[in-house]
Amino acid sequence: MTQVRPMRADARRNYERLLKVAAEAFAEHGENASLDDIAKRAGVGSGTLYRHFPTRQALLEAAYVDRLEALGTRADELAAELPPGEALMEWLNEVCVATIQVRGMKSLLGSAVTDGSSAASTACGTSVQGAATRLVEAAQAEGALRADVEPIEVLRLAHGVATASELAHGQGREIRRFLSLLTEGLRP
Amino acid sequence: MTQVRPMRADARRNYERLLKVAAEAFAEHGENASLDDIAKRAGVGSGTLYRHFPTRQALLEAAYVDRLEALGTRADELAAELPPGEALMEWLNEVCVATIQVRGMKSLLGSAVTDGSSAASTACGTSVQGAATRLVEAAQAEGALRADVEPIEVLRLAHGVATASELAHGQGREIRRFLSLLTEGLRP
DNA sequence: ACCTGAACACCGTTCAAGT
DNA sequence: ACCTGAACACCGTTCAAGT
Repeated sequence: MTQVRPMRADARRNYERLLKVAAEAFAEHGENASLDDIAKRAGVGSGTLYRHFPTRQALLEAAYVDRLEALGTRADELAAELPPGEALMEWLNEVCVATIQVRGMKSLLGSAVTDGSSAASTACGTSVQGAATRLVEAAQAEGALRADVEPIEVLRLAHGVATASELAHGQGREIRRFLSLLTEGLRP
Repeated sequence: MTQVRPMRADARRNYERLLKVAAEAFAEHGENASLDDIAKRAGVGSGTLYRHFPTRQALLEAAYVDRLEALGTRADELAAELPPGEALMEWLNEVCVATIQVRGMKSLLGSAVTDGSSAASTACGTSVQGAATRLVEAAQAEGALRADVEPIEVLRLAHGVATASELAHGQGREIRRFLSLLTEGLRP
């Protein structure tokens, strides 16, 4: 639908080189890596980058689609292996780890759960949201999770936990602890 | 100590104009407001801005010191009015509201609770951290809060709650709900 | 149909010249 | 002692010219 006719050979080559270089650049310099630099390193004119990826967000999404989809399939693996409550918590842990350790991922996951954001309705966004919904509803059905929270709220809170953990500069060492505080609560 | 001799009259005038304009600009355009524009609007050369505030963070801090200190004194007011557990939660709510509603405040409060950050050890940072410590320890002494969390962790989690709430675009309408989820936990 | 890269606009930062 | 603003470097974005 989006791609009726195949790309011209040189266009496809450029597209793929850009994705590869972009993933490296985002990993190295974070979400604000220089676009001009990415184009140069990929050996293409800056106009070509804009032709393929009109916005920074579009490039970021394209560079990390497979990682986000991996999170989606990972959810189903965990659901098959563990009881619903544990599967959810383990998955949220992996989401948080990815948020912190994969540079550039934070803004992408953030906008995937942002109300009204463009990324929330892309393939990326729906994949993650769908996974969360399956895990949350299963946990609720088992009585392992309170019934009055919505899947997207759980994702947003997990994003908050990742943010909180980031402030401690511990490479994610606090994530499990913070997630369990969220699960068990701060009350004695 | 930092300011042995008083500023020259014109320097002081510029300093104050810059602060006033910067607070407006940050409120209007967020933490990334153009510095050049701030200097222009204050009617000073860009060099003057850099003389007074060597980094964006320094300007941000200076523009919001009083707001941060207000949060500190607010903590003591609440401690005098409410039982320890409630005082803490009410204060965290106000901190989260400020984080979301006062543009530019998020990055400042964030760096105030970031391990190893410069802002963590400024007057701003210590004021907020001190307030949190007083409230958290009082709540723990009363048994209203679990004993195995540190004040700075509570601040970081509150920052996470504010972030999560921001993703819902509700102007902070979810803050109380998210804070209570943190307090009571996600378990049924 | 797609690519290139010069051109433009904008921003941060420095520093020589000025008072 | 402090200020000014031109100058430089860097980045994002567009678009006319090229294949």
